[in-house]
Order: sequence, then C-alpha cells, then structure tokens
Amino acid sequence: MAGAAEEKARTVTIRDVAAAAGVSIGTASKALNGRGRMREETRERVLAAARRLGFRPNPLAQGLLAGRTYTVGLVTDDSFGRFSIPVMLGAEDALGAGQISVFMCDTRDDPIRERHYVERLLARRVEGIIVTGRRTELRPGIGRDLPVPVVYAMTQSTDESDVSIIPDDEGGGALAARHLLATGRTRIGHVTGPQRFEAARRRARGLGDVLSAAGLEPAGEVLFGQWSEEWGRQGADILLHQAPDVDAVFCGSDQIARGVAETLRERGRRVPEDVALVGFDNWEPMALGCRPPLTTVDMNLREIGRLAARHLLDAIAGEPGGGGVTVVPAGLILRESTRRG
Amino acid sequence: MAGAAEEKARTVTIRDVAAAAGVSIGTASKALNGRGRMREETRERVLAAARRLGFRPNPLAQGLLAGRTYTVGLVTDDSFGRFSIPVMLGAEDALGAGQISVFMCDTRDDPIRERHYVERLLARRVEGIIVTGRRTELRPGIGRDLPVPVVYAMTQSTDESDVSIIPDDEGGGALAARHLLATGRTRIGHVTGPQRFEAARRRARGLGDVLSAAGLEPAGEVLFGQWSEEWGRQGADILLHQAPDVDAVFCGSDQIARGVAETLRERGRRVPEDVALVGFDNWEPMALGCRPPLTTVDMNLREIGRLAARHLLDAIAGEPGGGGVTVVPAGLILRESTRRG
DNA sequence: ATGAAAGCGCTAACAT
DNA sequence: ATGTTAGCGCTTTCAT
Repeated sequence: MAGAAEEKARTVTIRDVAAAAGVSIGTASKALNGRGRMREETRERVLAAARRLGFRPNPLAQGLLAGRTYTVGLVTDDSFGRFSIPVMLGAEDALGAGQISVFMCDTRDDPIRERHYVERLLARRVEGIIVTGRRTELRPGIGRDLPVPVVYAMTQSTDESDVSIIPDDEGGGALAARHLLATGRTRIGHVTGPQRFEAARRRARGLGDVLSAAGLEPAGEVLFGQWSEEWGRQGADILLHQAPDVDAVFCGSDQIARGVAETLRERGRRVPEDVALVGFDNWEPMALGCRPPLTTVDMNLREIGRLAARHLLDAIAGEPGGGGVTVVPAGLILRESTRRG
Repeated sequence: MAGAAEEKARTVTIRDVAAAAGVSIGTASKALNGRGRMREETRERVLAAARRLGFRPNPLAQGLLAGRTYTVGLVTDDSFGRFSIPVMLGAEDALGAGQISVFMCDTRDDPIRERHYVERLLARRVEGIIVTGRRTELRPGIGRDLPVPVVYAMTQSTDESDVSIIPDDEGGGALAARHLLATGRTRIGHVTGPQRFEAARRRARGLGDVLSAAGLEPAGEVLFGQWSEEWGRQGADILLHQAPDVDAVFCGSDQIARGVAETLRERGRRVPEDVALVGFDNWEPMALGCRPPLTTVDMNLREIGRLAARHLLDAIAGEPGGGGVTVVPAGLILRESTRRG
C-alpha cells in the first residue's frame, strides 16, 4: 500500500541525491525546496533521485542553519496523566500542524527533576515550553528570564506576567447551578475537594453566585473535604443530615459524585428522581460507570492545550500576545443523573 | 538557590566562550569536554567564561557531527493514557539517565496519523522508537526495514521477529487464583472482557490452569463481556444465577470488579466475608474507590516501560539482544476485598 | 540554468 | 600546551 520504495538502513544525504541526479549539491537543494529557477527536467531528475533513494533532509542540519529546532518541551507534574494527557493532545493538534515535535518530560512532582528537565530542554534548544499540572493551582514558575517563551496550561504561575491558560472553574460551577435550577431544583448542596484548592473555592463560588442571584442559598454547608469517592460518601451523609430535603447535589469532581451517588442510593434517595447530581471533570470511566451516568462539567482540557500551543506558537513567532491569564469556558455534559423526574 | 547567573536571551556559542577566555575555539572545546592536555589555569579560565556566559553546547551541532541525536520516539494509540503513561514513565526512567529525550506522539488510533508520525520521527533522526498501546493485543508493525530499532511495549507486533515487552496476563490470572485458593475460596467465578481480546483469554487461562491443578473448576461459566462496570453488574447477576454458592470472583479489570462489587452488595452478599473479589489493572482511582478497596493484579507497567527502553538502548548500542517477546511478571496488590473473613 | 563556496556550532585530527 | 583546519548535512549567496 505504501509504495514499493523500501527504506534501507544507510542514511541518504543530499550529496547522494545530487550525485545520483548528476547535479551539484546546491542545485539539488534548490530543486528539493522549490527555490531558484532551473530547467523542469533537472528538477524532475533530482526529485526522482531523492524519491528513489528515500532521501529525508536531516532536520538537525537544517535547524543548525536556520537557528531553529522546530521542537517544544512539555513539562508535566501530572504523572497519572488524567489531566495532562488531554491537554497534551490538544497541544499536539495545534503544534503538529506546524511540524513541531514535542519533548515530553514528567517531573514526578520533584522540583529538582523539573529544574533538570528544563535545563535539558533548553540545552536542546526547544523553541518554547508548555507546563501542565494536575489541578489549576498556582505554582512557582519554572524560571525567570528563560531564553524561550513559556506557557502554563491547566496550572498557573505565581508570576503574574507569565502566560497561563486555565479552565473556567467558576463558570463551570455556575453552569451546573443554572442547569439544576432550570430542571426545577432549589435545594442544592455542594460536596467538593479541599478548601485549600483554588479550584474548589472557585467552583463553589460559581454555584453560590448563581444561587444568590436566584434568591437562594446552598442546601446545608458547602462541604470541603477530599478529592475522593470515600469523601463523597461521607459528605453525602453529612449533607443529608444537615439538609434532609436536599433535591440536588453539585460535586467538585466525578469521583466525589460517585461517592455521593452511592450514599444517596443506600439512604433510599433515587437519582435523579429525588436528588439530581452533577459532577465535575467529565472523566468518562468514572462518569459513565456511575449509576446513573453522571451529568458533569467538562473543562475542555483539549481546548486548553490547543490554546496554550497557539499562544506558544505566537510567542515563538515574536508576536506579543500579552501575558496574563486566559480562561477557557467549560461545558456541561448531560446524562441521566439530572434527567427531569 | 540556583546561583546568580541569569540567562540572557541571546544564544551563547563556543565562539563567545573562546573569545571571552582569550583562547581558540578548539581549545575551548577541549577544555569544556575535558579532552586533550592543557594548563589547569587555561581550563579554569574557559570553564569560568562558559559559566559566566551561561553557555550550553548546541546538541544539534554536536549531534550533526556525532551522527547521533540522543532522542527516541514514543508512539502511542492510548489517547486516554491509562496504560501508556506508566509505560512512558518507566521508559523515561531508563532513558533519562542516558540523556536521551523522548518525542511523544499520539496516533489517536489512526493508522494514517501513525504512519505520518513515524515518518516525522525518522526524519528527525530518532535513534529508536517505542510503540505502546492500550491493551496487549497484536497489531501490525509500524513498518518493515526501518532504519532504527523498534520495541513494542504493552502491545505486540504481528511480526514475530519484532521485539515486544508485554505483561504476564496468564501469570496474573494464576496469581489471583492462587491467592483466592490460599484464603480458602473454592467456588471461584470469572467475569472479564471480550473474548476477542487475547488478554482476556490469557487471564482466564491463568485462572483455569490453577483451578484445574487443584482439582477444581471455575464457578459457573467464564463470562466474557465488555471492559465496563455496567458489564460487571450484569455479569455478577448471571454468575449468581449460575452458581449461587460462589465464594469468590476474579475480574478481568478493576472496572468490571467495581460493577461486580456493586451487584454483590445489592444482592446481599458481603465482600469479602461471603464473596472475595480480585480485580486486574491496579488502577488506583478505581481500585481504591471500590467498596471495599480492591485486591488486584498489577501488571508492573512501569517495569514494562523500563525494560522496553533498556532493550531499545541495547539495540541502539548495536547489541543484538534477540527479537521476540519478553513477558514481565505481574504482582498482586492486597486490599480489603480478599481479607480473610 | 547551474556550480562553487561560505558558514550554521561543534569536535577531532593534525600542526605548531 | 595551544591553534588551525576540515568537515558533519544542509541552505544560500554569488559567480559562471
């Protein structure tokens, strides 16, 4: 299918092509790159030779000359990959088109290792660096006055002049709230992650603001805890105790939502008939495995990655673009857990 | 902490260092690389200049000369990252030490895209390629007679002469079976993924062989289905129907095990008192979120990655190593779901 | 229309 | 002990 030209192990240089076509190296180069003027016949001959020999220009040599490498570094501390992978895929979408390749580095959350990787990337002359993380928290930048542009995706540098692309946690919370209100719920509880997480606070604020605007308050306290199913189970019990008439729960993550769903079911509350449930993350194995399947907020991680890459490309191209934070709107994925009763 | 030397945006070449140290380029090179003999004082002077200017040798130039790039490609079709990320981390462990950087490419399961990426990697003169996948299934190789060595990790090429590193599915099944027998279970059921998956068949075989050797048979039929929680729920019901006295279930994945756990609980069977449960994958968010936390088979994905990288390094170094399949032993992670009653 | 030559940043012979 | 030179594979003037 891929044609008959078998690649041989020996590397073919432009010298070989030129020799095979009976022209000088310079001419071969021009023919291959479509530069300069030359007889059509000559160009054909060179191209044919190149094809026949399986010639691939050596990007190291090209880059050396052009002063470019057409590579960027992607540094992540999200070993587990849940969040950084979609970001990376998005980045690849945007970079791949431009023939830019990505060096992947996982810091294992170790600052020493991170420093080390950044050094290595710079030594390799990457043209830019994308830094991604597990959650949208502030983190120290990877270095000041680096010789290449840096974009933080799904994480934020403490240095305000750095460029960060983050999800709209607050908007996501608001989206969930409006959806629940629209489906007729009014006694809405909230079980979420640790209060020290900016993301948890923002999601809670998004919910709170929408409820306030509707003249409502959250059912029970806003329950900050852990990002785990176990906490979801506990939180649901606390919530049922504080607000027995609760008719909806917005959860700070899909894992928490699963825990909540389980407790609700065990306490005899039907989801969604008695209590509607909205998660956060749209982590499919979790959200689809939940019973019933979970309506949840999707942070559009892929888009975050795409945007980060585009910002980086602009910066590499020398366009200012301006520092600061870009917030990517979240979306709501509708499933059974909030179906109208 | 990292010293006061601020990096400036301008790239520093060895020429600059030589000039600053008042020596020739050649001497500067020798000083920096510790080759050749020279006065200690001169070497010091060059190193000091290099440090002061923030000099980093350009690996493109070095590579061009050495005919090496110190890079490898990592091609994955596991967009979601569940399996390929640990493999990648392991590979990084092994490669990073050798100053080899990794180009990451995600094929999105698209052969065209894969072909494209492989082309690009070869054009970049990677010195080797690691191919990883979602499950241990056979797949067509990425190409024949490629100019660099290729290692398949967590997936297997249909071409038997290719090098593949795969998990020990059969051994994992056997491990689970022996553990269940050791804790006094004898009526052991099996709910797993689709029969068309080699991995599912191997796991079932591992279980079956151990049971046979003990003079036992699986409880009920071996239930092949989907890799989903939903199927776990259904499968458990079928199993309870076929073998009401079942006292343990070995599941083909942690997701399936969660479904099984849920149905068991709803049918009034306590886990682990009445029925012990073993999963497969050690996917922590799933296994730990399960109630009770899941005993499960760990495929040692990281080790698979490490081994794949080491094979690749050997091959790059020109050591034969021999083709064929290497199987990495699995381990059993003990948690509540098989605690002795 | 084509070729020759310089040079990207670096290293390794070979001078001195 | 240090400097000079050639050359890795390629592109790009500048001659011819």
